[in-house]
Amino acid sequence: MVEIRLTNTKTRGKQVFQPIDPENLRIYLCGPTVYDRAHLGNARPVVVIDMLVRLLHHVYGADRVTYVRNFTDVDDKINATALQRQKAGVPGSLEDLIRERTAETIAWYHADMDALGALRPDHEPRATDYIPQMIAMIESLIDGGHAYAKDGHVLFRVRSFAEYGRLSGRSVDDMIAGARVEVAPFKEDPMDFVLWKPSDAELPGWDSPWGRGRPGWHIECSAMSHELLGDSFDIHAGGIDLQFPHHENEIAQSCCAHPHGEFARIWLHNEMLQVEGKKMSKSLGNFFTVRDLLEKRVPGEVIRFVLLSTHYRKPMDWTSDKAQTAEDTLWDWRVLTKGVTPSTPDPRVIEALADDLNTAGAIAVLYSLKDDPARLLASAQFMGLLLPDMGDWMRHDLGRIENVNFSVKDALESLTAKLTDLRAAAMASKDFSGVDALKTALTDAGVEVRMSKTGIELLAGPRLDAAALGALL
RNA sequence: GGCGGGUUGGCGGAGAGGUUACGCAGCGGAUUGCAAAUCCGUGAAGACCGGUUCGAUUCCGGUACCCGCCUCCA
Repeated sequence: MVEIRLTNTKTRGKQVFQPIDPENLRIYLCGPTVYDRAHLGNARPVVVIDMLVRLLHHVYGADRVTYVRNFTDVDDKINATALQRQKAGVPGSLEDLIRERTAETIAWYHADMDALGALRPDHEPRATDYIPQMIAMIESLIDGGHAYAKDGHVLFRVRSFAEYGRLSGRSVDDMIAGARVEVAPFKEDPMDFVLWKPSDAELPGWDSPWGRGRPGWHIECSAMSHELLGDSFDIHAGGIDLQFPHHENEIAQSCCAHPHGEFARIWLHNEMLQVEGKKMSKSLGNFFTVRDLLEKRVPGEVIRFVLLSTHYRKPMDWTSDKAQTAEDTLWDWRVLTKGVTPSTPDPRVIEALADDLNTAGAIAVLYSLKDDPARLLASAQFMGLLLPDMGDWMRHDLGRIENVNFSVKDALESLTAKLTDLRAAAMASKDFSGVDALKTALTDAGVEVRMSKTGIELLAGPRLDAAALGALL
């Protein structure tokens, strides 16, 4: 059996992955807060964990892996949108309206992640479907002395959990000294965090022992992972920015509510994504969603390739140059493997992936398989690349041409004939200027020109320019 | 201030204490009317300063610079 090694944030080192139960592997990924389209940074953990899940499927069997990724559908921005709609006259309670709003964004999320070739998780729980479980967990925390109710709020008593700060390497005292914590009159200690907070009439709320209110951030993941995966599960993943406070607080809640479990055994954190060397932010103008890229005709497969070309524990820089190189590579591979039946994945690819998800190393192996297209195809497909239903982008440019009322196939045939005639004439006259002009124009239009003694071949490239090609007819 | 990540050849980006990463680009050759594609060959690296070692880009310590988190942002 393939030995999988993973870097565990909790122990700060790479370790051999030992399932708690090889018959039932359990993995939880912190999913999106569904207030809007997913940005590119949201896609990184999804693609990384998709790669891990595919590997686990291969090693242990797909039916022995349970993959959970939640939707957090309680959030101030969602609430604001719901309230706005209600005030605009849309019928229904605020709870109904946030449900409608998040149903929209969840559908977008699915479409976008599907485009990246990410497998759907086995469970995609929505926070608002687990309010009773959250309330029950909060009650048990109060009973155990780990939480207290005050003024309609319920807070987690950080000092009651000696391990608090261990995951992120912080101490409670240091953090208070850092003085960036919210001080509120209802807190016993500045580091205590909210489990439940009251809602007024303009906020969605659910009945609870502490009055009508809504859950704080963090508790939803503890409640849902427990409900679906139990006291202990194998892997918990997410972006490194969630390490503190989100994951630290999850650990505190879950371990105090279920002291006999170990919660998550391995914590996987991916590093952040940057754009052209800078943090992606709206103020810098380099913020974009996955959908923005797809609409700019950057294929989902290309996005996936770029995301996998940097190791997940390193900062990843998205550049348009990388996207273009990736597109060229995938184009070549798709041409090379056209009509080929996949054989079996190269063991070196699996070995690289098993070594702490070395996706960049695995891609390097793919490059070495040019002479064995069947194995290249199988290996790439193992990584969620070169799959049949992700290849539509190769026809995007052809589609554009069809809009210009001719088919690319006919156009290239007729231009091949034209170029052949021109060359034959030039061979006789020794004046090649006409041939060169057409050849240059074709190249500029994104067509690969192959001339040999046996004939001329024109091949559409990844960046075929429809209008330019049409002008040559 | 606290915590964490990064720094590899022109660019991107891995592994390994000593033997070619790899890709793109470049250069030389074959081929071509000239190119392209293809094939063959090839130069080029590990921020800085110390330490351990027979030997470090790889381990340890420090410095510099960049980035992130500590603000419901993956």
